[in-house]
Amino acid sequence: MSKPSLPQGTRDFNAATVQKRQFIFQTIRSVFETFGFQPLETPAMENLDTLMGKYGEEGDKLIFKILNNGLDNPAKTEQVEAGFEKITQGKSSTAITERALRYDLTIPFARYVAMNHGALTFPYKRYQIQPVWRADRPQKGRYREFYQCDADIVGSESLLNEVDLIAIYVTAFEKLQLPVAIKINNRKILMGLAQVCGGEDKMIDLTIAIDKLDKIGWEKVKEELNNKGFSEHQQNIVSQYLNISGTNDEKINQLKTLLGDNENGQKGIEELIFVLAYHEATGMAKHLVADFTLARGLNYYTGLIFEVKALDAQMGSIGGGGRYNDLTSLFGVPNIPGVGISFGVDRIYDVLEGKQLFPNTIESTTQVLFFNLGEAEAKAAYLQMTTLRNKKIACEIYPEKSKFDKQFKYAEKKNIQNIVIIGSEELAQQQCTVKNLSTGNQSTIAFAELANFFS
RNA sequence: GAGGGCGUAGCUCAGUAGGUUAGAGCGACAGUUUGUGGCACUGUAGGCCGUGGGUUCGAGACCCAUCGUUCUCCCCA
Repeated sequence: MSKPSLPQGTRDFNAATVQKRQFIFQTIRSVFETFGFQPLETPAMENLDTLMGKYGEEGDKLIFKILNNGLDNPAKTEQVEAGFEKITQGKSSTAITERALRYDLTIPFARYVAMNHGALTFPYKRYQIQPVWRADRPQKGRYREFYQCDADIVGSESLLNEVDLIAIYVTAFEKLQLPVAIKINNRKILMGLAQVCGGEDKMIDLTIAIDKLDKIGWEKVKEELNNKGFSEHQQNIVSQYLNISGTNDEKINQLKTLLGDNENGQKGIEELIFVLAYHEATGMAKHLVADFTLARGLNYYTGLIFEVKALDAQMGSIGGGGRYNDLTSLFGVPNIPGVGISFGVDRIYDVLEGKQLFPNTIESTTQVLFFNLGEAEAKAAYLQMTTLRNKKIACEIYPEKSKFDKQFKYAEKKNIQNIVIIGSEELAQQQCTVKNLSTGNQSTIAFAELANFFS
């Protein structure tokens, strides 16, 4: 064993970082609770078959699998070797691994709802703030262990839920003082486009190509469409679709014309208009951007979809979500529609830190340091400190009798504002010397008055 | 899965075209200063130059491999 190290893509968080992260968590949690959501926690690990096949082929590869215990049991050698054979062929085997780390919060939530739907009150509104793990290759804004903060509503088809979730985004990011754009689209609009040009079986090919527009440009998208068998006429429609621009209203009008009387398309547009109109009234619409190129990878989305982008920041999306009609049917319980959103705390942290938007009040620390100047002195100091602690004043005593120099430096490094000196003279007088380190002001306070002095 | 950058002291990095004993700043520790910090000065500790192989009289430097890290693409929060 040489130098200690961390697994790839994981991090330690020091005091300052934890406090800033807590600030984000608390902000989001309080918004969730204000909107009537209740907490849920699920285990770090799930059965592998709960997770497999839910995130697409790519997603399956990124699930962290947990090696079974007892593989060295001689009675199981044959099964284990057969299982290992399957693994080397890229399949999974319960003989080798039957559990895996949580990949997101939505699927465990769906599993929970499927298991407990008899006991839940619908519409069920839950929030969940927990880490998830992905065996992705780490890079900027991408980690192997990161937190998600999810809010979902299941058991209601009302668009009022979508309206509410958008309001959560707006409220939370305003409290974090982070300027964002919330992009909205509707899977039904994408479905409508697919039907208008080429049939719905090509919807996935189409959305993947569209999603790449701002990265690879129209020429390459056209090339990809060509390869997937879209005709010149169909490519023309896609081109018009992607060229839609202007204000939200202008975009919607252009889209209406383009999709004509396609049923899915019109329904999708209606839903979008409903949500936008609602937030015209709340004043939150200024953060909303209709973006018909927004696709979102996860296939379970069926209605409105959202993605949050921090303005003026080199960072992927910091939140996303959408409506899914029937997620729990994956676990044998059909007909529970839902809609949810997620916040990516680690990316939000990176953006806030990069733009220096954290308030400087959030780093809390010890308020008072008692100097240690000897056995009897320390004992007296300890009693005074206990009194202050009972008044909820954060304080500590330097554990060793040391030179002033050292104790002062300790206070400085921990950014402790006040020191209390109780030496032999003070002890005899039943008083102490209190010094404020930032102003340099010093005063003599009787023991009995000390608590009042700080409160 | 594909492709780049970088690994030298606790940290940030120098180290010229291969050439004696491996360098700086910051930090740590000690002293100047045994009841008043931040400053200053002085001193001390701390390095298998990521690892393994190769080229060479000679490698921190060049070549190969490997591990780690970081960034980009894919995909995502």
